[in-house]
Amino acid sequence: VLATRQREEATTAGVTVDVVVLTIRHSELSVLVVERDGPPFDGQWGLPGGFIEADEDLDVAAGRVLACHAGPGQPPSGGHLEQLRTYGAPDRDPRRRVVSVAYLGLFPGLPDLDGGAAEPGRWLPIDELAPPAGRGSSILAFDHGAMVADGVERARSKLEYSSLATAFCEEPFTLADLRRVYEIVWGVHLDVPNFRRKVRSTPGLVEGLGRRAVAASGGRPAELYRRGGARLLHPAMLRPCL
Amino acid sequence: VLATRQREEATTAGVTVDVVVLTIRHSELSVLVVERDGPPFDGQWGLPGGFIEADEDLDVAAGRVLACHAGPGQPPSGGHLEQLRTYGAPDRDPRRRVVSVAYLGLFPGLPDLDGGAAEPGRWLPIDELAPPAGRGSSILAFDHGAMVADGVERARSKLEYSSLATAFCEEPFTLADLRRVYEIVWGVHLDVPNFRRKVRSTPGLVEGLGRRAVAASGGRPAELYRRGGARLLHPAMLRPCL
DNA sequence: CCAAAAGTGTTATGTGTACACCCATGA
DNA sequence: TCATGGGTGTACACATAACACTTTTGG
Repeated sequence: VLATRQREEATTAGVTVDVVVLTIRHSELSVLVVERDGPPFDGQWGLPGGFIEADEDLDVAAGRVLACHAGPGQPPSGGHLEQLRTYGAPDRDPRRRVVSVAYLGLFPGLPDLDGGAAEPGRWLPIDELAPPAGRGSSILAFDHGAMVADGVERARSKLEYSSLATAFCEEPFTLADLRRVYEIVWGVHLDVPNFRRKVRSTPGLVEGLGRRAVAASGGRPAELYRRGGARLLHPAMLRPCL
Repeated sequence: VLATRQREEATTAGVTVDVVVLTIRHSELSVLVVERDGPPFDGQWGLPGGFIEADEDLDVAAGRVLACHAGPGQPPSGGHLEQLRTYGAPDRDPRRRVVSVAYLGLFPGLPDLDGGAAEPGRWLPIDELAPPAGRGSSILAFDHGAMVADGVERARSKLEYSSLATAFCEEPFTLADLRRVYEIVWGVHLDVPNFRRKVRSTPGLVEGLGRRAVAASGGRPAELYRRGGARLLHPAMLRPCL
């Protein structure tokens, strides 16, 4: 039992960061995937990622990967990046031992990337990832399918007790925008009046701007809001049914 | 921006697992620490940990480390082990680049280890770790102080929405035992009758055995329970005040 | 009998839910 | 004017909190 500490010089592994970037586009929760052009899984889709550099902290590496694949002038406002989970199955990379630290990023709807972007990436609706027959064979390279599933699950639960939903909205936003985030991520319908009361009575979630949006297509113009200071919510936004 | 993927053979690092083992002893939440006898931080206290082996998954490595340092015949009943977070600051190990995957373990009160155990370990009350002046200089080696703080925070919040509190109790247990877990971990006082109703009305949290414990020191003997099947609670056990 | 701890009942207060209704805008 | 969507009010079900009260044991 003491063997492990005595040969501490033994094992080394490659360390990568992979980022599950989620956004809402066309009323769908989608994840950013890029086309691989390297030895393992060449040509297949996978998450943006890369090896950490020698003197780089994990969070910094995740930010670098993100800036690299989403384009430089990306964050118009908002967004969120946090560590998700670490994946280290011995055979997850066919070449050699690689441990991957997955990150979860949430951003307001970004423009299509298929066009002039340096990296060949696209937004993949998460519904197209999870066929009802479990995780038998994922569309994505490595264990990236599991990462996306864990990331979506994390996002769903964090909407409840944190102000994370606002990371999906570009400022300024209306309560309808915010409500649409909850409805799409959770896959439920929320009562409009009750949602308004709940959000406005939760301290630090949003701050009213006093202005109103221009009416889009008939209907009363909605008031505009920006993110509030709170990160954790009291009381929480509980999702119905469950 | 493409440089990272092109020199994919570049960086390697040592990968360790460190386990934050929490238990309740003498009405105190405590963490298992072991005395180091290796090059960095020799003689100081640190978390039980070790390098992963060549063909070993991360969860397996954490279980091995746990069995190694807590003794073989340890789990009398209950217990829980889950991944906590990964720490990878470039200078966290003075020798070379080491990335550590921290795990969180919760177990019923284990016996004192100071005596005949193979490893020199002890239970450190977490109150003795966090002096009011922040994390200036921790008692523990590496960034293990931050790991413990993150683990305690995780345990506190997971008590709310999961059945994790039962992992601290050895079966069979009384509702007073379970209530003491919440009170000690959260540092609050809970109303006895309301707690009973809440626990019994939460499906899958506990199952009554129909038996009663022997009265300890006066007072009516309590009914005995074991863990229920649920992992997530609906509705949640919300902690007061906050 | 008394103290101590377990378990039951009752009531006030707050939170979530459902739905009826009013307001402001475009067509 | 009507349709559409934003915003307000209200009644009901339900959960929590506080506390009085009964039950069962050891001393």
